[in-house]
Amino acid sequence: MTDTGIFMQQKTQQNKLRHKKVVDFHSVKVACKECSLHQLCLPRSINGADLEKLDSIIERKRPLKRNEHLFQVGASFHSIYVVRSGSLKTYSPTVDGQEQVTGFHLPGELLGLDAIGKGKHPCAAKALETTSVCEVPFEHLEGLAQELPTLQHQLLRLMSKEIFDDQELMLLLGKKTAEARLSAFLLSISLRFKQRGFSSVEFYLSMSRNDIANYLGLAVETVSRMFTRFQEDGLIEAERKHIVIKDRDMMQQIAGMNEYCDDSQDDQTQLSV
Amino acid sequence: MTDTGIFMQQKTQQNKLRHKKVVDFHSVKVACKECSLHQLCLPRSINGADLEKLDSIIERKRPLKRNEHLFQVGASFHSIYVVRSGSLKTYSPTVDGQEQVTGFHLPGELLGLDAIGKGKHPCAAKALETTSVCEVPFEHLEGLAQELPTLQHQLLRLMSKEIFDDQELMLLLGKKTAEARLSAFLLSISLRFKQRGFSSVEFYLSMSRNDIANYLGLAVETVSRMFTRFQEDGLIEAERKHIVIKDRDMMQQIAGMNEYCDDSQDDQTQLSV
DNA sequence: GTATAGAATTGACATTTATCAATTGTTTAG
DNA sequence: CTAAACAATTGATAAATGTCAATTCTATAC
Repeated sequence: MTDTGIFMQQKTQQNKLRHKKVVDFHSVKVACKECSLHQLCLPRSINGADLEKLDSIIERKRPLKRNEHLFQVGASFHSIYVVRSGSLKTYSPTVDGQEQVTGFHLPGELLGLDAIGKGKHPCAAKALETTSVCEVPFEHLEGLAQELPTLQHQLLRLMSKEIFDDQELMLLLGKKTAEARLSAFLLSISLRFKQRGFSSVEFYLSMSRNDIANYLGLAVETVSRMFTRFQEDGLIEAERKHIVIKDRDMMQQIAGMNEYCDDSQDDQTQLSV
Repeated sequence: MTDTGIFMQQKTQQNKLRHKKVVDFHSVKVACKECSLHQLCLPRSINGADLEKLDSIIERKRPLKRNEHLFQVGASFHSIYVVRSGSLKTYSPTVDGQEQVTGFHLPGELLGLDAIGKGKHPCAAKALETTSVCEVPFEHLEGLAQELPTLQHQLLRLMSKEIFDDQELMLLLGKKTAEARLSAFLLSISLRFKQRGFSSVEFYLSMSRNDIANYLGLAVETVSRMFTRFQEDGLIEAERKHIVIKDRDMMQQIAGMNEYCDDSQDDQTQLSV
């Protein structure tokens, strides 16, 4: 069992939905309209013939294995990517040869938007588990967005969301204590799972403690201690990468958040035009 | 002299350029093609008749006085804004009634891109000094971008740049010590001045130490001590808001940066298509 | 299965930064 | 010009987090 990562549940679910199809991982070709991430992705609010146009420019690549790179730092920018299943981290090298994790990317989320401006990827993307993505050649996408107002709109919306999310995170990293950071991180992951139709209470983290610590600007040891403390305080149950949220309210208090991880209304705004 | 803020120099320059015009602040109406920020702004790489179309949808509002709001938190989103002169800060309220500064905005920079997704401004924007902005109604802009490929491209580029910049900052806030943060902050401001044609060595900071500390996730006292130490070490000269960079190389080392504030090549990528 | 490498946890200690308090300097309103 | 409010600095102390080191646990290769 090499693949106990985040999306075990999803795979099960997908198998259930189309159990008659033989999934050939070497030539995956699932149309956008059949994709379960439809609502979170570019095709949202595109219909019929237009969707087929979009579909035609999208390439589905063979799945990445754990630790394989989707792109490297400095690679020239051609496409943006949408995670279909699995998960990735993005990271930048720092002067002292370390890496700095800049984000985790779950199904339905876009990668590479930060590369449009300079035409080069400022960070690398590496799979945290077996992961498949859709590749969307950017020139084609731009051309298509030129024809399809709803696609242009959706593209701008998704980029705006990215900006918004980054600022929420900055807010987090800027001010909070270690426990606030970890709490907000877990709630954020929880919310993102919920938006994708998974349990927001119980889930697997595909990233290591090291990656989490790096991402949150903390030492691994601090993160580890916080996990321990959260369990002692009955906020979560954690066994390795398997997490259960026990006291969401308390965690929100600790995270000190206004609406970052409010799961009630966010879905609404998420899915409305 | 109520206006010793950042852009004293710019105003002087602008006056020089069109000293025969009477500047009526209550009905400022300078066409995009005459604007000194042309190259940094939306009209970049748009020409002739197209530029006039863009020009026609842009509203120039009366200048904001210090501490006036451009928009409040939660205000519904209609327009994005471009800073023409002066500067603003954006900030979000936190649970405990504090505010968290999320960014500073200099001439040529856009505000409001984070509001597109949800249709509401997630942060407030307040003028740090006398400040004038161009208002660009978003629906019009979207419509125009639909017609003009270069405008769509520039809009996507600017949003990408915003994402990129935010990630750079996250990188900073996530990992670094107090001195690295402040150093990187000063270098960032310096670079942004340079890109706008001002001195990158000597400039005025329009924001208070408090705002800087808040932005960087530090206590005011820590920021103050760092300013003192930087002066003792001969890295900068600082008298209140007036800053002179003395040892840029050393500051870059302290900031621990790869290319965030590298002023040599960045201008290039900034101005090329 | 067993050995080995890597990940996660825990403890002791050092360092950094926040907090509290007092002081000085600067801008604003009358 | 003067007083009052605000902003910035400095010092002393406490709290949080990082670092170093040892140990336990887990996954992988043989």
